[in-house]
Amino acid sequence: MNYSHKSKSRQDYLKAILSLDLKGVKASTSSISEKLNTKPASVTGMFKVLSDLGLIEYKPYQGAVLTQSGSEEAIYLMRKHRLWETFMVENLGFGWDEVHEVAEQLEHVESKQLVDRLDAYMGYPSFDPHGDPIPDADGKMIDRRKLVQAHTLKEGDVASIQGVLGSSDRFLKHLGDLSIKLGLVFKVKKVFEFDGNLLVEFNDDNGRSKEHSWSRKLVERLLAEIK
Amino acid sequence: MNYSHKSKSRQDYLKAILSLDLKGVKASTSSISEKLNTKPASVTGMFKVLSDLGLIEYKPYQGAVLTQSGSEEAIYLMRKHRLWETFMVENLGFGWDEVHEVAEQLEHVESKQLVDRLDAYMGYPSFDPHGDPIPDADGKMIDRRKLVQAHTLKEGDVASIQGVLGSSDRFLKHLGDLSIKLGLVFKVKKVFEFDGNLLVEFNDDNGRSKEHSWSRKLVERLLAEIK
DNA sequence: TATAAAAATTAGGTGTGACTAAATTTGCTT
DNA sequence: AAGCAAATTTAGTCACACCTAATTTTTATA
Repeated sequence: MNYSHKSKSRQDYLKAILSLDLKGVKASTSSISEKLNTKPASVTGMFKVLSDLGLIEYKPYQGAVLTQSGSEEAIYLMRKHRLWETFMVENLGFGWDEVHEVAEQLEHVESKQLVDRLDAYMGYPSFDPHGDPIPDADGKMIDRRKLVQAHTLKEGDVASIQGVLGSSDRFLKHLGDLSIKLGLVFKVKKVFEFDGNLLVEFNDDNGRSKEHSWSRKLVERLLAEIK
Repeated sequence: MNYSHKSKSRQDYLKAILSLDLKGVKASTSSISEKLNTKPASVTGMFKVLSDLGLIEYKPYQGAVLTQSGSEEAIYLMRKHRLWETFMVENLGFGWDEVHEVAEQLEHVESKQLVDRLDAYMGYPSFDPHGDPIPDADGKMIDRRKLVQAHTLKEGDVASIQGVLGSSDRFLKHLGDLSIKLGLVFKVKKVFEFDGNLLVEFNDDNGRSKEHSWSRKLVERLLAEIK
């Protein structure tokens, strides 16, 4: 009963529990065993270990629930997983469907510094290539359900940029060139039916009002929260 | 005796054997156990496994020698290790002396695609941040025999740093303190017979000419290419 | 060349995280 | 509410990679 913290296996269990939890499914012995390709008996054993470590609440026959500390660790693993996926797609040119397996391995590398620097290197992306939110260094993430892609906005809408889809160098540079940054509040003045462009109005860094035309291709990648 | 290939442990042994081999040291039970912080008895056990897998030649009491396939795997691990170190220094802004531990973990990630794309992403570097050659996708690396230890240089020689011998934290930090980095071009102004020091002239990061005295102990570890 | 010291191996054990098979608990159905 | 099926837990193994202690082999030296 004197376990050293952090093993690949234990981390996989925490992730699996979080993943089911986010889908609203109870982390039962069988549901976890299915997700991890193990047998239910193995799960029971691991639930006891994780419970002793204070990472889950576990009562026999009642499944597992992450504790605060278990939840933090699971979210940190999710952060690493999604950052690596983003890196592989945006920087290394992988397809979004090719990166999961490798990210499963990379997420087990232990180095807070590495993760944070990778995050910074990519410009602190909010969403991974599958559109799932990436937890920040404090474990917070954007609720995608409150956001819409900007091309769905209508004339008169006032909204703020809360995330972007993709983080390639070219895309990020383009955002910079257009003074588009996280939190930017803008108003949709016009939606052009011809090419799907948006005419928007916002205040730049110096507080001066500006009118820009954002391309359809661009606004499809902007995630906005309607005010 | 029905081992599945590739485990972190087995890979660590292969790497350790290669590493000693490159230093001209025999891969004995005790030398390996020292390198891997295990006991000699454990090494004997693993030598049998690696031998059964055809990765080393092993005769009791005579140490281990890599086979062709063991050597290829060890070199591939070295390639991964050095590429990740290079990535961390060149792209993520880590110091030379901060990356070894993390690269030890990253090198165990299994994905040939990932490695090759990372290599391409960095422009196929030939040397890692410590000056050690990075094997290419075919396991070939640049021959360091074209380089000389800097203490063999003579007055008037102009040379560039192409590598360093050793990679202890203390040594690498010292190099950083003296602004000695890969590719640095310098001219030998004087060789002091008294203590073997070299008086050298070079341009620092800001393009300012500097004159430094490098100790004998230091220059023995610098690999230079004479211009 | 005999022998002591050093190095390596063998024998037997441990912890982790899987497994199978058997026993128990839960919960559904009538 | 009883009984049965499904889910879960318990009990007992196994492989891996490590360990210690005891034994054997090599080597260095007197």
